[in-house]
Amino acid sequence: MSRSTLEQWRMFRAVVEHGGFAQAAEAIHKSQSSINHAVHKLQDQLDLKLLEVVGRKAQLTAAGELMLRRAGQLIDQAEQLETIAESLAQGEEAQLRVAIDEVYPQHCLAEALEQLSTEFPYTRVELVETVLSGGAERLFKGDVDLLVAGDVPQGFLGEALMDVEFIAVAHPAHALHSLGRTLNLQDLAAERQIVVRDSATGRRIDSGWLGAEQRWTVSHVATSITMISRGMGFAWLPITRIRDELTEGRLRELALERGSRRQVSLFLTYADSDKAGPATCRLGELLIEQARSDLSFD
Amino acid sequence: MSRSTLEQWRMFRAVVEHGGFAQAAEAIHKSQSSINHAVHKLQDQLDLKLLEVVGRKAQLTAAGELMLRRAGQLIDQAEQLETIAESLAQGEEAQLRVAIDEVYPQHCLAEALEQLSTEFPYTRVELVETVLSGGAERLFKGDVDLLVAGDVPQGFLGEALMDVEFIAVAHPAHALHSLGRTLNLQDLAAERQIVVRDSATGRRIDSGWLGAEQRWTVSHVATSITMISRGMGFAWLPITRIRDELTEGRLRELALERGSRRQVSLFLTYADSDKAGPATCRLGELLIEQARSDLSFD
DNA sequence: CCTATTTGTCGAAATATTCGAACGTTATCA
DNA sequence: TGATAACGTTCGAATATTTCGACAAATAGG
Repeated sequence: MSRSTLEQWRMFRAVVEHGGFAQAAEAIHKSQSSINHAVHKLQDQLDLKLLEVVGRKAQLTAAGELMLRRAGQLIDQAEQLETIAESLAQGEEAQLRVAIDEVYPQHCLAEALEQLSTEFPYTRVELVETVLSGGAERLFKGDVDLLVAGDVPQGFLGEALMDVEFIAVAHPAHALHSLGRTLNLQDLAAERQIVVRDSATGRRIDSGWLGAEQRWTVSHVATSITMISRGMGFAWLPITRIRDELTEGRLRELALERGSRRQVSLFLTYADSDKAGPATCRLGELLIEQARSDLSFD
Repeated sequence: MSRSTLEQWRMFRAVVEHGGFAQAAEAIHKSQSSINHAVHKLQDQLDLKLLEVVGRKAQLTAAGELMLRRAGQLIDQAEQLETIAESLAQGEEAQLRVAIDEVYPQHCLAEALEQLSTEFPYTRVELVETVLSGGAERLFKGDVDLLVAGDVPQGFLGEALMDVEFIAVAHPAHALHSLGRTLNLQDLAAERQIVVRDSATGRRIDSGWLGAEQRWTVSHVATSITMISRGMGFAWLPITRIRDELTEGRLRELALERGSRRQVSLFLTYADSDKAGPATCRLGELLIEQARSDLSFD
């Protein structure tokens, strides 16, 4: 195998781009003979004529033209590699791990991540969607750099992000809607409630009223929404996640005597706000920004 | 800018892949200290720790992991570059220029080119679709390596490829079809004929009978087919190109007293059969092969 | 505490790169 | 036709880089 060098390809390209060995030498700040030596050595190694001298100018051969295009890609990629290294050297994170409660509005998350990816194209983000204490657990274990959850874990300093309203809903055709009156707890207790499992402990969420006789437990808010939309029960769901279902009539708010709506606050917590890199900080900013601008509908 | 070397990246990868400086040295056939020196120099240049020594083993850092993936691509691309060079050095053509008469069945051409591209993925083919003497002219000028046309140019040695039948057709609703009898030359002379211009001279095709009063001249067979299919006249068209139109009823053969069908032979000619590279030869074979197997329908 | 294994360091030798200067060829212009 | 300028090529010497072997330092496992 021939083991050609990036530098050789660079010189080869320079010769073609600047139209000659002399001009290339000028542009690259090397002597003509260096360029000459390198390119000829490259040709010898490959056993392939890349350039041919016609008159007193060097011209690409057909093979040279083909190789140049490929070599160009190679050189570009190499330079890109060093650019990435530079970013990383300046402290940008290679990867960024975030745990986000499923209650956080997904379009806000998407917006924030998209913006992040334009500013930090090389940091790869690992997203963990959690429910309740699941995120806190990962923060304790040092598995994530950033957490968005319903509370701030012990010993950490969190920042209030937004309030998410939960409302009790069921499918419009559900029995609870056909009673024609405001509902009390006994009415609810007769129907099936669908609750979301805590992603850490695997236990049911026991905060708030849970007096229903029948109860199904699912792992994801999305699953719950799907089930309720199909008339399989009722639940308190985050308004941020069921906007479409409400407007399109797949879900309707239950008329409860009280407790129809509940407020839950989301907090942003850094695993280590001192050592957080620029991408981590930026994502924190973006998540806050998005949360603020999301107040438009609720 | 840091100007890292392919060799440095190769060594870095080797260390990771073989699980240590020592093992890498073994695998790469270099001394440990060379590897050590190169990798450390790379890290110094990038100002970025790629490996960290925990205990007595070298482990990838997060940044190192990211860089390794990119570097792997770089190395692979470099090796591919040299593979291509090797192919080229062994005589494979960087580009292959072919002139093919539009009469040659397009699906045969497509098949042949597809097969060629799997066997010679790096030769780029330049296709010129010609009509009559257009291809010959390009052969004389040395513009193409291979020619498929209706005759073999003076001084070249061609090989018979296939016979293509031209039939006189018009749209089913065309006046010529409503006469209800076999047609004679006077009938045709009263209608508009659509002929294809020679792509070299720019003159009309004057071979065969051309007694029509009205005459339109177009540059491509495809244009002619489109026009005839819309009832704009009649023409002799290669049966290989109008199979669909005939079966789907957009074209119907004219009932002529005589001369309704004409045979044209296609020949394959090499610009220089001695100096023809492997890809050129192979394409020739494929074109013949395809022509042979295409006899199924006519 | 000792040993085997592995990474890190140092100086010397081998190798590769770079440069300037001289040389040969080719195009341009008078 | 001949002078001249623009190039590519060649050569030897200076310089930089890579490689190696030997040894030091660190560490896991007995």
